[in-house]
Amino acid sequence: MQKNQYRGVKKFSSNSQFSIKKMINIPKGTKDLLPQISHKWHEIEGIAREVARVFNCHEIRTPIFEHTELFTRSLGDEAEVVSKQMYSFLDKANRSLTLKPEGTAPVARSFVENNLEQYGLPQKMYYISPIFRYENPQAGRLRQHHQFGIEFYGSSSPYADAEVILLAKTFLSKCGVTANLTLNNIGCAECRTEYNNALKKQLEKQKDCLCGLCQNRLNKNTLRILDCKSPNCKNIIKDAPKISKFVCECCKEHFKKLTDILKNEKINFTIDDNVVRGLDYYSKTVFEFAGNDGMAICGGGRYDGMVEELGGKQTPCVGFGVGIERILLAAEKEGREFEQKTVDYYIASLSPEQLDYCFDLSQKLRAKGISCEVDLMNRSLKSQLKFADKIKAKYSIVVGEDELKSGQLKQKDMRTGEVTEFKL
RNA sequence: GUGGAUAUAGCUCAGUCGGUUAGAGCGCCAGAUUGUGGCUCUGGAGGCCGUGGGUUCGAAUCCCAUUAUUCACCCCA
Repeated sequence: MQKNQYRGVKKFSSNSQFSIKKMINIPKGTKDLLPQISHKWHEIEGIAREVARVFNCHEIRTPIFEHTELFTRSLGDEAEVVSKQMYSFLDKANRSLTLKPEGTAPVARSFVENNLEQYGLPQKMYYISPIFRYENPQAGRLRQHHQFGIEFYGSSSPYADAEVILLAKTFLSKCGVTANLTLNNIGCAECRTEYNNALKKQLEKQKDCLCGLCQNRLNKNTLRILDCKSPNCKNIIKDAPKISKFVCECCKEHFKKLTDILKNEKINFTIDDNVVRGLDYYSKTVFEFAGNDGMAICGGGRYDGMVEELGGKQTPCVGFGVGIERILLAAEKEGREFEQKTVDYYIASLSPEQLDYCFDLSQKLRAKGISCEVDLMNRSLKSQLKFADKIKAKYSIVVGEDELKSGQLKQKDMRTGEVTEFKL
């Protein structure tokens, strides 16, 4: 926890012309990934890649920024992400660019631009990428966070939805996270318009009882009212028409099949009429995995209209995004432990005379793929061994005059204390 | 965008009613009859008390402003 912007910064002497105020601190809502914890990220990312591999998904990497228009078109102008949270800027040629505020639109852009359909459908892809949103930071919420995302292109089958959800579930449980799955069916473009109109009609009668925000949403983005947390609005929503009554037969069947598959695979879920993802591109299936504290860890769904919206052929898609920071928070809350970093050998020199030998030995070990460390700090033997203990070296070797003469080295198991002969 | 809390050593935090040279634990560095880590003991380094102003003989302490951090709402991952 960084409390003070100048913490950890060595102060300049008072007569220095450099003022401490000129020192730079990390931008709000961002975090350094420090060497002390990077192994946790490697483990999570390793799980992500492994789960993706098992589901035959391949990595796609898109740029960190895109043309702003990509997001305004695909996510919808009304989405909060677009209207208030984008990091947009003009480049030197006056192009409006935006740091990606979500992972799906860039993949869709790439799919269209590279005509990925030519390699056969379905295209099953994954990404691990930083995501930028101008948020007010708090626990599990940053301005730069990281997502592992999955995108299935080309299949309209409910089995694709199921596979995506199972992939997410597998990933979560391998990370040591238990989360509750909530599903909803928000219908396709046609039935949703119908529902939207009906909802609007109904809510307009009670407009004065809605909170200010929702009164605003009424015309712009009626569906978002379903997400409102204000007690008043919640009360009104209770009696509002349900999307399930409006979805067309095709969407209904799709959803029914999906839930049947999930039941078959013994996946627990609840259906919640009020789950409406914040982005306009979703259709039919939407889902969310949330921790017991209610924090959303993973969100996704189907977006059959997006590719077409970006000028490509009509291509059905399903996917999700999962926040890596939130995964780590949830996993550690559940007591998951991460494997600590260790080094195989620490080679200690009794005095500086043996340093050349130790250094050369370290290179020989490394050439064999064995990790090791020698003294780079001119420390005493005792301090070197203390250091070996601190970095959790598995074995230590002490090189003194005797060892140099005889050429015989001994290794000590740092955990058990057992001493055995060392052979290269 | 809205609201609350906090800011003292590298980290976690004490610091009384405003009063001398601002403390502890952990961490770091070094040492304990000189070739072996963890445990114990000893010593050391390390602070413009976030920043700026005000009140006062005197401010880490009281007041104001500011910045940063943090938590919650909104929304989301």
